[in-house]
Amino acid sequence: MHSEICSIANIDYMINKEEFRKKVIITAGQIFSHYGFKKTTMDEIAKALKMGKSSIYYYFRSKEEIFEAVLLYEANILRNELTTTIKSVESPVEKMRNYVFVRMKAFEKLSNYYNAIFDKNLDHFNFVENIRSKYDREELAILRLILYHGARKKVFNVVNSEYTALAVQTTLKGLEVPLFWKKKEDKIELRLNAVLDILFHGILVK
Amino acid sequence: MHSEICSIANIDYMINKEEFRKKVIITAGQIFSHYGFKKTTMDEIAKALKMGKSSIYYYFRSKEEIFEAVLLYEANILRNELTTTIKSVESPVEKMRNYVFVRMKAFEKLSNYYNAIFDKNLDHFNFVENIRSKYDREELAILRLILYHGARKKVFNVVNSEYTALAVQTTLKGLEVPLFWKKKEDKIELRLNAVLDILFHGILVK
DNA sequence: CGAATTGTCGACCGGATTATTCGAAACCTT
DNA sequence: AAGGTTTCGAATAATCCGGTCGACAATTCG
Repeated sequence: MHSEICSIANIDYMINKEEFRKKVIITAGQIFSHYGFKKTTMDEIAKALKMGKSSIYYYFRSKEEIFEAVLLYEANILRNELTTTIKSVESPVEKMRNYVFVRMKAFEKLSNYYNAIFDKNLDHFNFVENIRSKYDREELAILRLILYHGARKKVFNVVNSEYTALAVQTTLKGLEVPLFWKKKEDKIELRLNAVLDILFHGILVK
Repeated sequence: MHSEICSIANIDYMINKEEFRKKVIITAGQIFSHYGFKKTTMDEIAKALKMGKSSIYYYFRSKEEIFEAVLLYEANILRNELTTTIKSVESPVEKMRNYVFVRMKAFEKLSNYYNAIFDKNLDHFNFVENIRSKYDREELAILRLILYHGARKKVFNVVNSEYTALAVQTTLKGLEVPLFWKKKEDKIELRLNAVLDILFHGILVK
C-alpha cells in the first residue's frame, strides 16, 4: 500500500516522541535531583508536565526507565562539556580558576543524582561502569593534575586539610569514587558525602 | 510525701526532655525544610535521630506537632536576629548591602518552610498571624524603607522589573505576603514563588 | 534491694498513596 | 471517514506511613 508515506509519517511521529521524551527527562530530572527517586511521584512529574499521569506511560515503560534516561542524559552532557572544554585549556595552572569552577558546577549537578541512586536500590555499579567507560583516561589524568597542582600551589583554598589528600586523589576522577564502595553502608555513605563536600564546596575557587 | 524532692527531680526531667525536644526540632527542621511536610516521614526523622520511631511519640504528640514546633523555633530565631540587628544599624542606605544580605539569608531559611506549609493543608493564616503579631510594626517599616530606597538608588540590582513593584512593596514585610491569598491555587502559588524569587535571588546584593 | 516512674523499641494495623494498566475518547493525517 | 497516534479517567494491586500497644530496659526513689 502506501508504505512510503506511512514511513515518512512514522518518522515525524518519532521525532515528536523523542522531543517529548526529552521534555520529560528534563522536567523529571529536576524533581529527581531534588527529592530523590523514591520521594518523586509520577503524579508530581505529570503535574509538572501539565499532563495526565497515564500519558507518560505512553513514552516510558516505567518510573525507573525515566530515571535511568535522566541519568544517561546528564552524564552525556557532563561528558561532552568535559571533552570540549578540556581541549581549549592550556596552562598555567593559576589561570584555571574559572575553568575548574565551571567543572565543579557540572559535577555538582550530577552529584545530586547520587542521592537518588542511593535512595533507590539501583545497582549503581553498572551505572558507574557505564559512565566511566565513556571517559577518556587522558581527560581524567589532565583534570586530576590541574586540581592536584592547583591545590599545592594554593590556587584553591582547601578548607579542611583532613580530607585534602582524599579530595585531590579522587577529585575529578569524579565518577570513579563510588567504585570504592562494596555495599551501601552508613559510614561509607558518609565518606562519600565528605568527598563530595570537598569537591563542590570545600575547595573554594576565588 | 516527698513532694519537694520529687519536684526537683521533675525539673531535671523536664530539662532533659526539653533538650531532646530541641534536638528533634533541629533535626526534623532540616528534613522538613528540604522535603516539605508530606514527603518527610517519621521513619526518616527517627533514623536521623538514631532512635526508634515510637520514641519520638513520647516527646511529641504527632508529626504536626513537631512541624509546628519547628516553625515556631525558626520564627523566633529570625525574630530575635531581626530585633537585635536592626538596633545596630544606621544609614546611609548605601552601606547596608551586607546587612540586607544577611537578612535575606535569614528569610530564605524561613521561606523554605512555606513550601512545607503548602505541602500540608495547614491553615497558614493562623501561623502567619501568629508570627506577624510578634513583629514590631516599626521594625518592618524601617526594613521596608531600606529596601525601597535601596532599590530606587540602585544599591540593589533588581533583576526582573516586572515584579519590582510587588517585590519592593512586599519585601521584608516578609511574612505578610501570604495574607494576600484566599486559597491554595496554582496561579497564586506561582506568584508567591515569583515574589520569593525576587526577595531572595532576584534582588542581587553586591 | 525492690518498686515505681521514665524512657525505648519492635511489631503491627488500617487507611492512604502510588505505580501501573486498560479501554475508551480525542486527535491527526491522508 | 478510516486508521493510526496520543491523551486521559478510572480501577487495581501493592506498598507505605502515621500512629498504637505492650513488653522491656533504665533510672530514680524509699
